[in-house]
Amino acid sequence: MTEPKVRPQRSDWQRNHKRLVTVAAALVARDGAQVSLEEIAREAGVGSATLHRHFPSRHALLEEVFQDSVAHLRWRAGELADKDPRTALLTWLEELTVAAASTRGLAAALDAADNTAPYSHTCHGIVREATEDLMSRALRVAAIRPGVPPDDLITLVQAISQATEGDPPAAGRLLRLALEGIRHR
Amino acid sequence: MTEPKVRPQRSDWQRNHKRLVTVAAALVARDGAQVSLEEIAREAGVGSATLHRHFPSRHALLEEVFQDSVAHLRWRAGELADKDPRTALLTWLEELTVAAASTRGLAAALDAADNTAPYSHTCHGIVREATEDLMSRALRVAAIRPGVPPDDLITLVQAISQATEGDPPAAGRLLRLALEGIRHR
DNA sequence: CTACGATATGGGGCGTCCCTCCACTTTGCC
DNA sequence: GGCAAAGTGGAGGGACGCCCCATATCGTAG
Repeated sequence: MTEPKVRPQRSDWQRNHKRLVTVAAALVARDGAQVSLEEIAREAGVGSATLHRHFPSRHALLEEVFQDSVAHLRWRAGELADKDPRTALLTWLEELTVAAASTRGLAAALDAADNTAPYSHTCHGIVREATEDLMSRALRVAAIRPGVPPDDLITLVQAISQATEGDPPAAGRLLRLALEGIRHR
Repeated sequence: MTEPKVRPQRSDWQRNHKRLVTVAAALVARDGAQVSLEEIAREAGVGSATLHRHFPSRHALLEEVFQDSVAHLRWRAGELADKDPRTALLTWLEELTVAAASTRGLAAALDAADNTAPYSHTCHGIVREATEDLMSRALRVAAIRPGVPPDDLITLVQAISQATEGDPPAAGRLLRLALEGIRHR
């Protein structure tokens, strides 16, 4: 179940796959999620058909490019789970938002999109899982008000990080504003 | 000062200009802000060069397409100014957000972008003005906490409406979440 | 080590897009 | 009615995403 692959891919397939992901990571970091797919193929020394065969959509490529980053964020959520639930959730959300605003393309990779892959292996799915986890802990000690759908919170984070891509301080400010509200206390 | 035009445009210029804006409004409403400019020109019965001559960028076109919608929103802000400042601000922000999420392309038109036009005539500038107005009233009666930059609030609205384009209820939910915060009271 | 079938590749072609050039037409004024 | 200025549009350059299919490469079985 963790390895339902019927057959391991050929060596040249693996080589090209790795090259594509590596090059894509570099170019997305430089130019953002909208970088030309043809340029990625060119830079990787591969025909454009090969790129499209390996990744049926731009999103599928981004998904793999940011797999590690998201895994690290997920791990960080687990680490925070020891702390006070309110702080844990707020810290996690802020770190997530700032990371997504600092790392070009990451915000786009977090889109729910039309995922064919098993949900829990997508960037969006992993982040959602972590958020739900920390939210339920915070809810249990009444650190946050009930009735907030996790998906809304994630959409909010995604919206903010996409709007502030390239300006991490702004991302942090906007997230804190959204979490604190605007009311006078 | 309201009419610094040196020379009134020729009649065919005006005719084409109007046609372009009208057609663009229809196609943007149907396909979103990313609609093909060539298709707009084709549908309007003009060469693509004419479109580019009238509107140096996609944003400039959107700017004019949504001029009326934004003017109406601005007027609405003035109308709300009579009410209780807190309610006025919250109502305005929600109406703005929902409108931007309901009207395809409007969220994109609200981008600050690289505006060459006088700031107060752009969609972004008009909305900013209205928001600042209502915010300062709310601040005066301590209905909102101080230290929130108007631009942050506008960016937030813009981010939410772009992320929820086509789903107005979600837009409303996300905005209220962001204005109320997540804390338990 | 060789031969062979399955697997994978890539160049090139198609349709689309944005944008600009320039020969041409339309307009408005004398 | 004629003429300069203003405006037009179609063609074409450069780039892109995506797909087809003739070719090359890989892994294995003999």
